[in-house]
Amino acid sequence: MRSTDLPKVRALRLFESMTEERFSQLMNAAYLQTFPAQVELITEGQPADFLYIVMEGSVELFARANGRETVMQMLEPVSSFILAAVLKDAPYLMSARTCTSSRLLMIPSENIRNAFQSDDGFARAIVEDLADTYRGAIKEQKNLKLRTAVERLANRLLRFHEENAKANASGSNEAFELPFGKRTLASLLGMTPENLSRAFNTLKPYGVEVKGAKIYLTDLQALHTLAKRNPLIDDPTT
Amino acid sequence: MRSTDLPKVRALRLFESMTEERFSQLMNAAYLQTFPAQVELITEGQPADFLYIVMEGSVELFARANGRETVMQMLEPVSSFILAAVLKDAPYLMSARTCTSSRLLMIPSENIRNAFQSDDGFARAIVEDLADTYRGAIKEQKNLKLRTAVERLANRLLRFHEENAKANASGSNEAFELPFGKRTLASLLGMTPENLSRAFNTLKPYGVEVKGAKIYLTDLQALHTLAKRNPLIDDPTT
DNA sequence: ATAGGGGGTTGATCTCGATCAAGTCAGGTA
DNA sequence: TACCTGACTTGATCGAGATCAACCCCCTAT
Repeated sequence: MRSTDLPKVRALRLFESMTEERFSQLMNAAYLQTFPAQVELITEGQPADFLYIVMEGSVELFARANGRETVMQMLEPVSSFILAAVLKDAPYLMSARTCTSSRLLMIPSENIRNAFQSDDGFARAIVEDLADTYRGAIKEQKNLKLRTAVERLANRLLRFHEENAKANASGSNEAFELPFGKRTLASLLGMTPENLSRAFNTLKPYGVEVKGAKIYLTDLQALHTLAKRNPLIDDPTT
Repeated sequence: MRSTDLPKVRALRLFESMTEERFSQLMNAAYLQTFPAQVELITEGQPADFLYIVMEGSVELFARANGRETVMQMLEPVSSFILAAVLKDAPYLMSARTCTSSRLLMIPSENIRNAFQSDDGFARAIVEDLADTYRGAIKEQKNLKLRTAVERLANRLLRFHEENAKANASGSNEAFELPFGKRTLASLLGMTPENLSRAFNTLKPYGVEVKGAKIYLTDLQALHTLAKRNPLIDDPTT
């Protein structure tokens, strides 16, 4: 493991309360591995063997049924995934694949469960984490059931825009680049690629200009009016 | 509180590991209240003042946005709701109303959070609970994104059927009664009442007979074939 | 008995989004 | 340079589900 990796993992809310000793025990049991793009890391239905942490690159959680497939969530460094399955020692509900070449930390489930049993602070940190991801899932459900496809896109664009503005605090917050392909975005938003394309056209009168993966929002006012932003759906911190 | 209530609460996985002393502390701080039908208990956006437990009756979790409203979950005795908001001391993401006259136990958030901080076993029980509800939310998201309205109905009917068969272990598992109105069912399944009506008609050739709230499933084989049941969506225990 | 109302159904129409089929464009490779 | 290939777009059509309106049925209250 690189010297710069450890502190990044340590800084995750999940691990920050852990004693140095227990943390290094966990890390000793863990594997750090680099995967090329488009590798299926886990498949839904399989037993949860590892807790994964994205160190570099990006990972897509998706689900299959009925011959269909849908993107459930996109993950960027540094974040963990499929914690719930690991804790319950239950089968994964989602599959995961790398989008780009990615470096992943894999911690054996059993070590996580042991730490959960013996480390009270860790157990509480897990509660925080699960409560957040649960609330995230509820927000996503509201997003799906209460909004049209165009509204979902508008809100997602505003979110990208804010994340981008936060990243380059002083920089030009005029334009931003989509963090992943439009096929993926479409699936994440619960629509087809064709429909996403048309949704972008629908948003043109609201100041949304698309140049490849670059997005320009030239009339935030108008876009906000259409999007009807709602902190109980869109605010990731609420 | 009635003498029969306490053991029922105690038996919830959430509380069973708690010491007798701490449990009665919690219960002393709690309120038991009876509400008539159709009372809005909590409203999304409000601070989480209480953890609720349905002792009798039935409660509907729903969400509003964009002038729309959708049912998120139906709750029966004995189950708790909005635990995540209470723990995070965050605003409720969903509203709740009684469907029928209901008896509810209300435990002040602060007491829950205190118990969470001081009782390690409780913290672990919370993890179990949150992991389950999180996985439930993911399953529901898959249900919504990967299935058509008719498929969702078919699977829900099969679930009702099984729950009914389990309830009267030896009884006639021929027919069952819908546990709530069709408007509610429609919203829960993410469709309009009109559309639910038509979905029932679509299922007629698959042995689904509707007589008011009574449902007869006369060809489980066929219904299963259409429903394409998937434990990673439909099995509440997985 | 009767009037009113809520829940449910049915029919007609409309809209959104899916599907199918070409076509465009950019990047990578021989 | 020419050519592939994959990602995206555009157009035409189709289908699922929403909406609007009328109606029915049962239950209750007067």
